Amino acid sequence: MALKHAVLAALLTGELSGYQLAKAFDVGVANFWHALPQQLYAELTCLERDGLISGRDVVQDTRPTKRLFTVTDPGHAELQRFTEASTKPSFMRDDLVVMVHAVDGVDPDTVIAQLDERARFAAAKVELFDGLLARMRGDRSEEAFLAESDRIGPYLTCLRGRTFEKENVAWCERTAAILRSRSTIHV
Amino acid sequence: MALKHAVLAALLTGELSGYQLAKAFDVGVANFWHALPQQLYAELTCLERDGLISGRDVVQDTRPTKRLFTVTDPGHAELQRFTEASTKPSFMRDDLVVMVHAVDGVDPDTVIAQLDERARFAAAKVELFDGLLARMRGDRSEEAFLAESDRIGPYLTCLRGRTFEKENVAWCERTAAILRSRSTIHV
DNA sequence: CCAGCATACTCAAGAACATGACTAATCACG
DNA sequence: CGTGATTAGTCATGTTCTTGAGTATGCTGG
Repeated sequence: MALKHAVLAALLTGELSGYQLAKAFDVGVANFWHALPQQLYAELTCLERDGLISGRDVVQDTRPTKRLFTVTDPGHAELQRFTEASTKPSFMRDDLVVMVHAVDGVDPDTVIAQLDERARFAAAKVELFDGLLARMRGDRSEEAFLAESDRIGPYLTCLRGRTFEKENVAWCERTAAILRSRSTIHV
Repeated sequence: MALKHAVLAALLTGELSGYQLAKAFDVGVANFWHALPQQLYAELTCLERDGLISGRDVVQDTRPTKRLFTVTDPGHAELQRFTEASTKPSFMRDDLVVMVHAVDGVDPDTVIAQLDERARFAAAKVELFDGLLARMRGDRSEEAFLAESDRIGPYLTCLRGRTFEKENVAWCERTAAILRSRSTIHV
């Protein structure tokens, strides 16, 4: 149900093709939702069938023909209805957290290795988000941008993603440190 | 695939019934995974069939007979295998974030109301986590507990959950404040 | 005394999500 | 000159998760 609205929200930025959307929803820039291309193409088909978006074919001489989508008026209304509905609280669903929960029953070194890897990955995402944020606000300060711009949604969600990944790095590093100090003492 | 391991990890704490697990995996204490009772009962059936857990019936005079489960040796081995496998990075999947992403296309007041509600909810979860953490470490300091105890997995995952909800509160409040100041200026 | 909540669990069905394989053209690199 | 990456998408299958309903007992508040 929510991928639908995630796609509509993404299309507010402007006309996009399924392929461009797929890139945006893939690892990295998925600062507010994640989905694979197959799901997106299927969702776009449904959304167009329901009249919430409209697509137009763009023939390119050097690339395959693509289909660009824009949100229609019924689409905007649907988004409004969506924001009025009650949200279900989001939950953490992360393999790594399950591993840490089980750390007392398995080899801690394995978990430490996973934590190190995740810390690196999360740090890379922080960098990525920093870059995205800088590009969005341009030469303006964050305050100025957030006060003036008429498209701040993506910036705000990107901020949330950046903090999330920063906290991920901090937690992974601290947890790994704790596990390391325990294994040296206990041996 | 991961619910399986989440259940195994949860059972490391001790013998639990499906119903107790369901409580733990429900809203609130789901500090490392979330699942509904139906899924859990189904998963427990599979896990027992595969020999990863073993259950025993406990007849109660005042309550219905319940079935308590413990992790078997093959279950422990499966958990070890799980921690050795590579994790897929976790993504945010949150209706509220989608709403904020779409905020430029809908009525901001609706989104502000959602942010306020979520901030309250997240604050309540922070309280809950604080309580859980205090109960786990007892009269010891956090440092002492993490250095000495032989069951720290749940504490570590709880710490992650607490930070996550704290950041949720901060982000919701800041985002709502930004949206509020914009609507007063623009009108 | 009975309505409602807590314990303890089951069944069925559908929506959402993931996995893997496939087409087909262009461009850049060595 | 051909190998691999990029653009642009489709099809099929399977797993996982959610929704909704249903069973049965006992304890607790008004």
